[in-house]
Amino acid sequence: MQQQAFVEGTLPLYLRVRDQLAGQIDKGVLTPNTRLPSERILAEEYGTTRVTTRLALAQLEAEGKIYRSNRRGWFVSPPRLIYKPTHDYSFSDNVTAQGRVPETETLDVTATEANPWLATKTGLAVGDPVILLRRRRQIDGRPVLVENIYLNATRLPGIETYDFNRSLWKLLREQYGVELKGKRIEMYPTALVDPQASAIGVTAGTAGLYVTRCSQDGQGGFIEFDEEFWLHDALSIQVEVS
Amino acid sequence: MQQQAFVEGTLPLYLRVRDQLAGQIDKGVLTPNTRLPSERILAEEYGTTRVTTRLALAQLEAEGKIYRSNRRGWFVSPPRLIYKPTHDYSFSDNVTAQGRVPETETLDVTATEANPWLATKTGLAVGDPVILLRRRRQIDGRPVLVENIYLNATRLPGIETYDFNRSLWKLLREQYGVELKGKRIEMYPTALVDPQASAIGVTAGTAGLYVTRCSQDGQGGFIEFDEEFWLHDALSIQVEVS
DNA sequence: TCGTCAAACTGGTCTATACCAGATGAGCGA
DNA sequence: TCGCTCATCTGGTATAGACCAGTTTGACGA
Repeated sequence: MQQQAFVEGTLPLYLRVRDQLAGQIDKGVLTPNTRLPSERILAEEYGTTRVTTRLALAQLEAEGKIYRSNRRGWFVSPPRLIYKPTHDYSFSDNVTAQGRVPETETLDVTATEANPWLATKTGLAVGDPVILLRRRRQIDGRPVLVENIYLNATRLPGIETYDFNRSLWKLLREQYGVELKGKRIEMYPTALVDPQASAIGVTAGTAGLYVTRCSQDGQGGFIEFDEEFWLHDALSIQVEVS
Repeated sequence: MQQQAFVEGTLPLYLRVRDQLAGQIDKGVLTPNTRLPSERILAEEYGTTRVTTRLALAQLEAEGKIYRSNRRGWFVSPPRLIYKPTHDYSFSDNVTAQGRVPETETLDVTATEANPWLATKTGLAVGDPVILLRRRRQIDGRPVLVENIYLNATRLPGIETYDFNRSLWKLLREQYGVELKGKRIEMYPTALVDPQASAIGVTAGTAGLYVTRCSQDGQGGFIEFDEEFWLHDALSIQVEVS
């Protein structure tokens, strides 16, 4: 029942456990995507309880050093994907170029109309027809984001009939002759909650990054509005301006 | 000792508590910067324990809806500051323009030299002289970021003698005739750990956003490298490109 | 009136334990 | 050989209680 958190110059126990594990990851003893020992075993190794061990694991998760797979265990995070939202239209090419394996799944495609929120984001009028496309994307077999894409149905007639598991950017260019020009990007860190958390297969409250991107063609006409929900440890964003 | 987590169609208790509190925030019953009832009181209100209550609070914190002030309590988060890293050089002007009150504190100024890490980021040679400036910045009295600024000491002689509590951008322009042009920005979500966590006054592991910005003058010469550690709920980033 | 100081209160850390629900794999049967 | 079943393993949720270390506040004394 006794605890001894602040012996002179000593960190709390859960931070010492964090540092031990972090050291093993940094030194390469534990490599990306390897599983950590189970919480019960770690607790025993460090002479503590599961609750305290989970505090340490939560720290490492928040730092992006480890991630969890529902009821399967904790794993060492792979390197972050470098993502340039102002450049990259093709997720697949970007992932491949970094030596990783991409995968895209279309979850559903729905014809709907712009609600007030979407109207203010895009410049459409409330009620204008849009196609909502929901996709999940993976890197090396791990789902890292889900996205909602709102397409200007007036500008892109018949787009719902195409295959969305390939690059949307190439589809727009080849089938509609559209070159995306102006982009307005907005992003902030937040937790993933349902339904996005379930779609990615993580527990509600997992740290994430919310990114929206509004794209127009050369004439300033609205083409697509993209809403992305990323796992927070999966990406590093780069922007260059001159 | 009995629990009843998954009564048909029912969320786990800690998520129900989260939703209750979130509802009060969204409806405006709880307004920005007001304190929530203490954990012990919330636990009693919802007929549960502190541990479970803290799970609910941690969820809301991860979503950016509430924040904690060390041993003072939990508070409703104010709106995020809109931050345009490609535009804004002046934190103060930006904060003021959004109706908030900025404050900047210089923590310390050190003459040092470029280490290998900094050299690769800036293009300097290892050993080149730099001035390291550490600052803390607040919005409405709440510290929201600390930053390490590495200044090219060769390019900006005597810069360590100026007052750094004002806009660095204005200082560079007025005293050195420097107009920042090229910028390379990199950012990713991660946890704040010591020493940054202590400097902001939050517990280690609090969610944050790490932002670096490398600025050059019109001729491509390195001017400053800025490393910012933000609280994750304090900002929303916007980037526009054409 | 005003400053001081201790009690009360807050979150921070930790133990010990229990049961639930999904993932996994070994072994059995067709 | 190939499924299928079920025990076992994993993390997920939850209770009950304890002590620690800053913050706040209010009573008291100068």
